[in-house]
Amino acid sequence: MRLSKRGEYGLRAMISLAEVQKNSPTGMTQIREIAQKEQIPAKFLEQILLALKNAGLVHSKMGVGGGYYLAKPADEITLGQVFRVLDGPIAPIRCVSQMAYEPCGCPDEETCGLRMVMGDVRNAIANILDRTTLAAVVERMEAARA
Amino acid sequence: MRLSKRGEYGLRAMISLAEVQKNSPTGMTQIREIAQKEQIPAKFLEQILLALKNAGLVHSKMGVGGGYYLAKPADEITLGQVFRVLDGPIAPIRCVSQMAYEPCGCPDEETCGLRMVMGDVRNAIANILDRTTLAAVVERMEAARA
DNA sequence: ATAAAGTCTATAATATTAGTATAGTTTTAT
DNA sequence: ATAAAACTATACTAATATTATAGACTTTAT
Repeated sequence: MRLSKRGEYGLRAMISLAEVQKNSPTGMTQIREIAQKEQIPAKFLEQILLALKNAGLVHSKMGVGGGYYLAKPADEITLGQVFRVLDGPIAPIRCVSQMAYEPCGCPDEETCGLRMVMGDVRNAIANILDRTTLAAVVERMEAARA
Repeated sequence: MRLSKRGEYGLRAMISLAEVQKNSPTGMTQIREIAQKEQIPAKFLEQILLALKNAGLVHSKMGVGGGYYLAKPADEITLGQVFRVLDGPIAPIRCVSQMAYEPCGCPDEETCGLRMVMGDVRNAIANILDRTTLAAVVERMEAARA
């Protein structure tokens, strides 16, 4: 049940951008700054941010003084959105996926025990990731620091 | 967040063995029977059952009329136990794992937002897998069939 | 014009997954 | 004795995913 590095780095970067949105007027940061702060290989982070950009979760500005910034207020972006862009469906098996359903091997899906339990797992994970916004994460971090 | 085929097959096989435990006097089944019923490559399943045997979750009997059977009553084996044998720790990132903790990249674990959320995710998954027994799964399947 | 910054594509290196194949050994009911 | 069944071990492959790295290109502030 692992989160890939791609997913981990992407989530860290987005949380970082949410902090910047809260604390700086432009809300803009360069790849290198994020890479350094979060200890992420810069070129790898570049690909990840590009994917997030193509998914419409961040915007960017080219050229001198450019950088990345969140496409929306941090309280309108959920971890689930970020996760799905980078790591695909949340469901442990495809036959319980909401976003990418595929039939699995069971003779009868309705009475498949594994499917029922994995459906519960999917919902439990989705309930957390889809209801937690970047803003909420930042708040929680600040609370922990206090 | 995917369950590997190894994990999927192993869980299916264990649920299958739990059904047999409930419905047959010996509770014993051969690899081939399970493989056929659950559509699992037999040689792959052999490896998986061996791993479960070495972990003490199933016992086996050699020779004619032999086979595999659960090492304990189905209500004393949880999906979490099976999962961990086959797919390793439940935690999405190692720094929130109970069974296989390792530090991650965060400068301060106590105030790392990602870590907090992934801790919640880990607990949500573990709460389901560690509290659901094979017997409970079988009951649920029977209820769905009725 | 230049340098800072993102864009895009390709490729490499490594690891994991999902098996398949081989080749036996051991146990046990009949 | 024989056949059925599990046990052990290895190792090989093929595909896929992961984790990057490299380099050429484009945009923009100054």
